[in-house]
Amino acid sequence: MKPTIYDVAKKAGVSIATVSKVVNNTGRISEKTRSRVKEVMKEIDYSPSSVAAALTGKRTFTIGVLVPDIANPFFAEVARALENHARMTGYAIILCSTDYQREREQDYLELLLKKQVDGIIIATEARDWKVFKKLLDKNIPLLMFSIDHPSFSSHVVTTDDIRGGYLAGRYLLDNGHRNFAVIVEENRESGRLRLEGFKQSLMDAGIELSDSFVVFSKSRVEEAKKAAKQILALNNRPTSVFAATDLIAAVFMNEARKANISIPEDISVIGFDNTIHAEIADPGLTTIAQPTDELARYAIHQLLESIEKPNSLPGHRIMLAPELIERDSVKNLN
Amino acid sequence: MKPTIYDVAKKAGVSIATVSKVVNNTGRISEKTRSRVKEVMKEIDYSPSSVAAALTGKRTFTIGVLVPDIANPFFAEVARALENHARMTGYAIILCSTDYQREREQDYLELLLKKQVDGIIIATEARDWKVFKKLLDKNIPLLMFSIDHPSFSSHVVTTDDIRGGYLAGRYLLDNGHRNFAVIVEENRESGRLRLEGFKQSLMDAGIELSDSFVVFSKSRVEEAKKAAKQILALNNRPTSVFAATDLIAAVFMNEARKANISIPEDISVIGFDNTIHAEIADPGLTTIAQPTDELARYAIHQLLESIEKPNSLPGHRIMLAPELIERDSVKNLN
DNA sequence: AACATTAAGTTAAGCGCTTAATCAATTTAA
DNA sequence: TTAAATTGATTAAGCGCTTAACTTAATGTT
Repeated sequence: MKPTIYDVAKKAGVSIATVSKVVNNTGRISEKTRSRVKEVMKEIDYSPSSVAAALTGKRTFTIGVLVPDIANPFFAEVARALENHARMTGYAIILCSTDYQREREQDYLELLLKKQVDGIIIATEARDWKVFKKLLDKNIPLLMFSIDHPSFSSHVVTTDDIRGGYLAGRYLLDNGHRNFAVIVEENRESGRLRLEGFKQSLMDAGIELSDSFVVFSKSRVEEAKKAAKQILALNNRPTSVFAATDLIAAVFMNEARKANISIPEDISVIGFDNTIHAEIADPGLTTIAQPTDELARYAIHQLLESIEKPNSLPGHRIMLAPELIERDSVKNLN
Repeated sequence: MKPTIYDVAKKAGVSIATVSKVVNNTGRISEKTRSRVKEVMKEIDYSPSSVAAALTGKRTFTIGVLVPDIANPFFAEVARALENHARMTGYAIILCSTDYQREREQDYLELLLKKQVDGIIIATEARDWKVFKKLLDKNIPLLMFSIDHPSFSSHVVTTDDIRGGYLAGRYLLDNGHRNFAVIVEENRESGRLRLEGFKQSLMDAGIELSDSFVVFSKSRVEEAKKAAKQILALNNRPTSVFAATDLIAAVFMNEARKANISIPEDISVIGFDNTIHAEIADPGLTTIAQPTDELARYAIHQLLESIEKPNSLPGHRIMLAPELIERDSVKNLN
């Protein structure tokens, strides 16, 4: 059997309270006893049960992370960054891929509730916001990562998508482009915002983006191919394409190549996210980088704060600026 | 405060034992009381604490998954598959990226011990096997996923890497290739085995692979580039390259293109893993697919079995056959 | 009718830990 | 020298749940 606090106490000739105190560095303990106890712990290889500790009303030191799909490189990187920052502060992460399914969303939330996680980070566009509102009512610290919902007053940490779109547009303009197409990620608020920012930049330059140059796609290979073909088939082909995610951009580049359209010679491409796809693409994909690591840092920080001081201030919105990563997929027309 | 079993019991006018029984579907309860209790649970929105349940000696219904880096697409897919199968059986997953660092390995194992996870899946080549052996001594169900270690007698679920390498070689041979180069993943047993299988297939055809055509690399963009260049600089260039991972293969393809070497016209490429990189590459990358989902299914199944019947049979080794996925990166020379 | 079964609950102990309250032994203050 | 304060440790209650053992009432058996 796994040794318990009693085993340590008995062997060290002290009470379990004393052991608890040396484990947690609380209360008054003489140096002598402390070292004695520590010695015994080593000796019998004692490892305190955080399950029992959690029951005593303390934290579980666990947070749930809901992503749509961990197999998507962007979310994998997000999860990785969150995991890192959580670990630094002693927290573990329970991974939940919702697959954009309402059922899984609910199932996982129920699980997290039962497990008494100390907080939940939501990085998936919810299917059913009601369920999440319920969580707020229950006073579970919540944080929205990289997503946003107007009617929701929890903490939010996200990339400034509008600004990201603007950045992309501005960059293409600066490089002399005047004809654009956009592949927007369907059904996602962030996709909408990126488009909005992009349009804004064009407007500032007195250019209007016609609807026929905006096509929708999910961030999946098959759908991205369709979207790419659609754009390549346009009779007055644009000189540049802004893709809502690197994956879509990468697929577009391949389709273009297959159609004997060279990048960036014939058409320039700019992506979003700065995932491994951008790095691996040929030519290297110029893209808008989300500050994943920093987002994660803020997210964990903010969440821990609302764990530590419950019902303190209402939801902050932290919006970090994206950054343009210049590679070789955009041609300078000037 | 979160409602407890007492609140339900009081409101339903029964003892907490009764409530516990309806929650767990154990013991004898009349239909009448059962529905009454269920009603009350709904009413006050009761969700049993699995923390408390775990303390009573039952499971925590949590398993730890150690991967080197969740941001690596292969492991992301592995994690995803494991998560799915775990969830189906009621288990949650704690995500642990070790980053190949001994310190993180130990840190995470300690965490998992404290958290009393019911079992651990190790999908990372360990830095220090001693630590893992210790776990075995403690009777923590352990399972090695996609890795292997001769001196280790836990359960193992892995792809048959030798066979995978053999398949790749066989396929190239069948397509008329006689000159090969291999990019092997450094320091990984699986890499070694893939090479071994590959060599074996050549041997069966009476061909020997000279060492100068074997280069080593990690599965990272920068290193893969170097390896690719090294091969492209060979004076008697091979007609085909077997890359240890899809990422390496994809990078090789890009480097080749940059050097004006067309694929598969001038040189054929075959990868390993069948990750998104293979799908996205242009031309589509022919590769050896690991049966990720099936591996995950077996892994979870096997692990749960040793959780349910502790110290039952010693470590099984389940080795699933990889499969060749034909795309367009290999030219038929016949 | 007398007893054995069975069905439906209840009681109470215990899981491994934290912590407020308490106590005994020293040390300090006056 | 005696009271007050400090230090170092112990006691015991309780966290929310499970479960073996027990009770009570209703049924069944001969």
